[in-house]
Amino acid sequence: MQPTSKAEETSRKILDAALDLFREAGFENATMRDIAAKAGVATGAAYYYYASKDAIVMAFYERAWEELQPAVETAVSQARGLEAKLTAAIRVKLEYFAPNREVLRALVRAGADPKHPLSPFSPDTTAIRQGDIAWFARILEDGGIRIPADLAAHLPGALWFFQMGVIFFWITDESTRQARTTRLLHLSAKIVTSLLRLAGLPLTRSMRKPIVELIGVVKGA
Amino acid sequence: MQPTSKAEETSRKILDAALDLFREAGFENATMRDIAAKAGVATGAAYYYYASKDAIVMAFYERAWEELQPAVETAVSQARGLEAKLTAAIRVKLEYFAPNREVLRALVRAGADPKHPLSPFSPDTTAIRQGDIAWFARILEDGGIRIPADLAAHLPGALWFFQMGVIFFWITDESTRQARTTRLLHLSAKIVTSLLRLAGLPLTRSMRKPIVELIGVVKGA
DNA sequence: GTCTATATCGGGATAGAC
DNA sequence: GTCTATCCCGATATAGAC
Repeated sequence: MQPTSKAEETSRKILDAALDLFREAGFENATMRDIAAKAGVATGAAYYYYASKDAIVMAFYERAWEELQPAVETAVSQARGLEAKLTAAIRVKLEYFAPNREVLRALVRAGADPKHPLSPFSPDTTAIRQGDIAWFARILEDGGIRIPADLAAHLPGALWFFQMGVIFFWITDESTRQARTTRLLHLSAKIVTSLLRLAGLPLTRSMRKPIVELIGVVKGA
Repeated sequence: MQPTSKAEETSRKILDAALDLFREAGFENATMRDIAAKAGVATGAAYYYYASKDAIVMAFYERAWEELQPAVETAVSQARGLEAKLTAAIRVKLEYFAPNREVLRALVRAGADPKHPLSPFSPDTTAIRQGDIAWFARILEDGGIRIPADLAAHLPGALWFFQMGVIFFWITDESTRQARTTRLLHLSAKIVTSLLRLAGLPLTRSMRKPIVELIGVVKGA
């Protein structure tokens, strides 16, 4: 194994110390001083590697996304049918982030400010967002439900939005082991799937135009 | 007019100064020291009336809700049909809060933490939330669409949730005069109305159970 | 009860020495 | 690259004026 440069090692040490502290003491209670102390460096050194506490969250977010890819691949491949694939893909993420719900909460809070770099909607997180949307595109392709052409292009983005909703619910869910979120995920995946099935019927033709437009408004700046 | 006590006047002065500063300098940039200075009182006095910066936001929220009631009443009474009433009720709120979008943003951010007193979902804001839900119940009654019995009880809460979604979009909407939100509101109100019309048809009977359950999960502790 | 003035603390962030 | 010293701000506390 190639010896990691001292810089890489230090930044890694700081990130690990931060995540430990977030888990032990909570995100808000973990101060930069504590994090630096735990990592064995001075406060200024921590700021040398991470411009802010939020930047640590961002680093965690990016690392997490990379680490998650194989598990998502497995979940999406093995589950049968759109409903199951959708549930599995989101489930995998919730399980991964379970020990760090508080950190994810910081991300979601940032979502209220579109200019905040940590916002899931911001330009800084585009790569991760696009990667996620690509998964939903794949799920729709393999899900075995015929999607009307006018909707097809926009649906992956809409499902990503759906995922954000589930994640928001999850970080605010105080039930034991987030049991409510488990039920919410199953029920809402069932409903989404049913709605997609309905979408092909003539009955819903009058709704299709506003829905396509709505998705356009949400996505298009 | 009864002379307001000095205390009322001072607390009002502080609240007004805070709102001015939020508008001028942004919510984050406005410090308690600045607010107190602008109100012409000492920092300690500001804390005497408002335990925290958040408490000022809460006071604003409560005052706003009271001031909004007549306008909502007018909007709901005058608009014809469910779609129009729904749009009008939400529109009125957005217009009222337009000069203070940043303050509302603080409220929405708090929503990511269920225990935060400012959260729209918290016990501290129950009165306001219930008041809003009552408006949506009224809108459903007067809207002229027959609602299946199993759904009826839960729908006002679901519409309140819908409103929260619109507000979230609005606070993150940077388009000129929030034009995107205007389109979003119209389109989504149309879709919601169409869905409610569909809800009475036999076709959707299989979806009704999971939907009712889903609403139960979201509302139920 | 309604304030002023001031001191103090904790924590995020930064500047500049080394 | 790393550390020390420092700044700013939210928040708390306190002593005392009126």
